[in-house]
Amino acid sequence: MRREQILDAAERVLVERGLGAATMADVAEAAAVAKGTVYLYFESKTELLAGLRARYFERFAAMLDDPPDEGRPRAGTAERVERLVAAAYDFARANHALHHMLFHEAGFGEVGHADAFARARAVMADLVEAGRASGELTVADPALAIDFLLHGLHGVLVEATHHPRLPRRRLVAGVTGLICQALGVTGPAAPTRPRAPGSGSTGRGPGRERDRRA
Amino acid sequence: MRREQILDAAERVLVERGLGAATMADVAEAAAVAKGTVYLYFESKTELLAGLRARYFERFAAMLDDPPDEGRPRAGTAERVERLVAAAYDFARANHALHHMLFHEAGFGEVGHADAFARARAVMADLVEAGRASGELTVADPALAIDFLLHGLHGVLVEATHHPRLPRRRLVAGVTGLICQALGVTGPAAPTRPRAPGSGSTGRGPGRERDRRA
Amino acid sequence: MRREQILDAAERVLVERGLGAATMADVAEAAAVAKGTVYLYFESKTELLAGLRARYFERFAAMLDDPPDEGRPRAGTAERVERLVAAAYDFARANHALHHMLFHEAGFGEVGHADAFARARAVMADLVEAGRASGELTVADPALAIDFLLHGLHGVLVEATHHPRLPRRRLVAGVTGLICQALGVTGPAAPTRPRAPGSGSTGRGPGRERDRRA
Amino acid sequence: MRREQILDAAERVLVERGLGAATMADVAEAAAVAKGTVYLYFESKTELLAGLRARYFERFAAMLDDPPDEGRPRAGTAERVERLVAAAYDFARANHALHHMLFHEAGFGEVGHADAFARARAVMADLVEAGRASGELTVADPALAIDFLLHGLHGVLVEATHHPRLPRRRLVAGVTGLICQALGVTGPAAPTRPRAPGSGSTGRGPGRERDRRA
DNA sequence: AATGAATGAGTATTCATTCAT
DNA sequence: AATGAATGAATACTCATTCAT
Repeated sequence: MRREQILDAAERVLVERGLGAATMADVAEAAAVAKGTVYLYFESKTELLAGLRARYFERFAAMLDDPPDEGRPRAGTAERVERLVAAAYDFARANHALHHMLFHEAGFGEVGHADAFARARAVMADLVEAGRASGELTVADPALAIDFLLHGLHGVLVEATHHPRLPRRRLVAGVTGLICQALGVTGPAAPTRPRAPGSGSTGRGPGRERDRRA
Repeated sequence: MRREQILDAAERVLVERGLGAATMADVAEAAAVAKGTVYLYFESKTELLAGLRARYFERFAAMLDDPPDEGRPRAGTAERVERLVAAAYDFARANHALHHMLFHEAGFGEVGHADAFARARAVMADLVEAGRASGELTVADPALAIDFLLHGLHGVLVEATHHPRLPRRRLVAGVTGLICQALGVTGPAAPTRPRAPGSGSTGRGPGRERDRRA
Repeated sequence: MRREQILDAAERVLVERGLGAATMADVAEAAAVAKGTVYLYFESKTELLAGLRARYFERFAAMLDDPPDEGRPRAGTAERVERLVAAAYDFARANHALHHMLFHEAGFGEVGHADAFARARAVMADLVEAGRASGELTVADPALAIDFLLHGLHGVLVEATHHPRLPRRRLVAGVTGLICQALGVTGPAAPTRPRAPGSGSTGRGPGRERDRRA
Repeated sequence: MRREQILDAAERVLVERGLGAATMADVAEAAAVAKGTVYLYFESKTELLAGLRARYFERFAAMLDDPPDEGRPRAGTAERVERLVAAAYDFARANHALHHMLFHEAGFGEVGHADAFARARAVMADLVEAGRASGELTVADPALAIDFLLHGLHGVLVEATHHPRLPRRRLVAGVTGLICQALGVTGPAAPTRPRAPGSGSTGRGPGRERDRRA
């Protein structure tokens, strides 16, 4: 409760003032508690930042967990990738300023950054693992692929958040396509229906799904 | 001359002391010039860091420019990707500590980081463009793909530099494969010369798929 | 308490080291507190100086407030002017070094200088107002006269403090005369009770002139 | 020539940037010479400032010297005072910013300030001496009076330059009156026409002149 | 649990001045 | 006479952190 109150305040202050300019005093004031109290819940400014990052990813993960429960049997990997990308995009956009402060401005080596990243990695890992299990994709080194794709996605979102260049649709479709191709995603019924080589534009992981249904 | 002398010193000091701990005074002393002189060539510590990053990428680009002149007709895209990845890997390894300081510890938002990245982006862009021209690959949005792959590569290298996990061969092969698949690389004469699965260079998964289906 | 402690230390340091040479660290050390503590009570060195000037005038004003309570009916304007001049002189002499640092060495534009002056202006204004009310003096533009006389007095004291040239008596008498003449002071009951030339308090030159001619 | 060129540049820079912010480099650049050259003509920044102040008063003195040559026999003291005040006022207004920088912002103790003041003191001294010689005024201690009046005038002008409050006419008349009364100025024909005590508003030095002519 | 007064280490940056050319 | 690259001393100010109450 107090903890959340402080994190909320920290979030506000961080976005308003910027990473370096935000002081612990600012946070305390915004949270309407004394400076010492902040230190009762977070050992240091670094820890506070880590808490913020952790919460960011927790919220992100929570956001991802909800839709799947919709009841549908099981989405194909391509669809799940698209959902992930779209969700990541939406989340990044919705948390524009915070995302920027937390991940663009701060060093990657910051405590908590890596840990927070782990959360996202788990989501991606889960997705890849499921795909491999169902035979929808093939990757030589999953861990490597996960790292690669995660950073690719992250990088693109950082850029997009910073200097928007593409409409949501295009960006989501494009990144989904890149990820699916990199992972060699074939779709849930891939073995049954081989595809013609180079049959069109990239980023049609989802597109493919649609095609199949058509 | 003076500029290089200062950059050299900064590089040394940075690696020894760490990003935050390295003071301008340290740099000046290491360069055997007065503090003011450092400021004569770099307006601020941030600028100095930016200078370091720029030089890092310039050197990397210079390293890449050499091999192509070897006289061989023209390498295929897949081969060029592999070379790029290998070169990036080797360069990151060779500059381990510096690379870490410059790109892992520092915030991405640091002045010069983005600009420095531009150099690398150009290399990748060139590669993609050549591939498209020769029909070896297909991408819907080249700019997006370049961003994505660059960040993916960069991220993997940062991780690998930080906690080596895979042997060079495996990492290079793995990343090359991911990039080639994402780009839909088919090889210079893909239709003419189908490759046996797993034969030779990794990462032409998509090619394989197509081959199989063909 | 802390504030006074710091002001006391600042006063000492300022007089010892000089305006520019005195550092905030010196002040902190002299006050036996940490540097940060000084900044807790004064936002900047400039503010600290302003605090010193304000206190200077407050003490001066306090000094002036005492004598009047002596019970005597009401001193005439001329006498009050003389008292003011004498008090200002004595105070400037007693605080020689500080006065010099605060008002001679520092720029007039310094924050607090003008505000501090306000205190002195009020004293002079009070005196002029009382004189006008009792018909003892006539001034076209009181505010202008106050400014003029205040600066005249201040300037003379600064000079006198810096290079003493005249004995106290002469200086006080001289300045009192100048002020009274400028204000056209005639004495409390001037018309009724002509004063013999040179009788008593100095500085009723104009009155004298007139008297003589009358 | 070079000297004037540098002083001109310094004047510009000082007014634009402010006293503390103006650097020797700025001055050199504005004068289109190298930094070293500035030091060829002025030993230090302090000296440069002193040069500026000296020139300021020289110009002021030059301005005062011109009118008298108009041919009229000899102006009365009151008239000369009025002219001095008016000239000082006009000059202060015309050089508003420079005057402020040179005399309001800088410490009084600055080298050159006192010397520069000497120039003004000489003008005032000359005026007082002439008045005494012609019997138009009476002062006990001329040196003291000069100091007093000079500071009074200076102070009023500084205030007026900083926060204009009175129209020129009023200010000049008011200050002239104060000075004349303080000096006991009677007018060139004072002995002939005695004035009634307290006969009206202050500041009628000039007024008196008019009366005479009427 | 909460407070907030006190701490004090830590450093980038400026700029007047010099002097070899 | 002029230059301008090089110098390096010098300091105000911040703010994360602590701890007595």
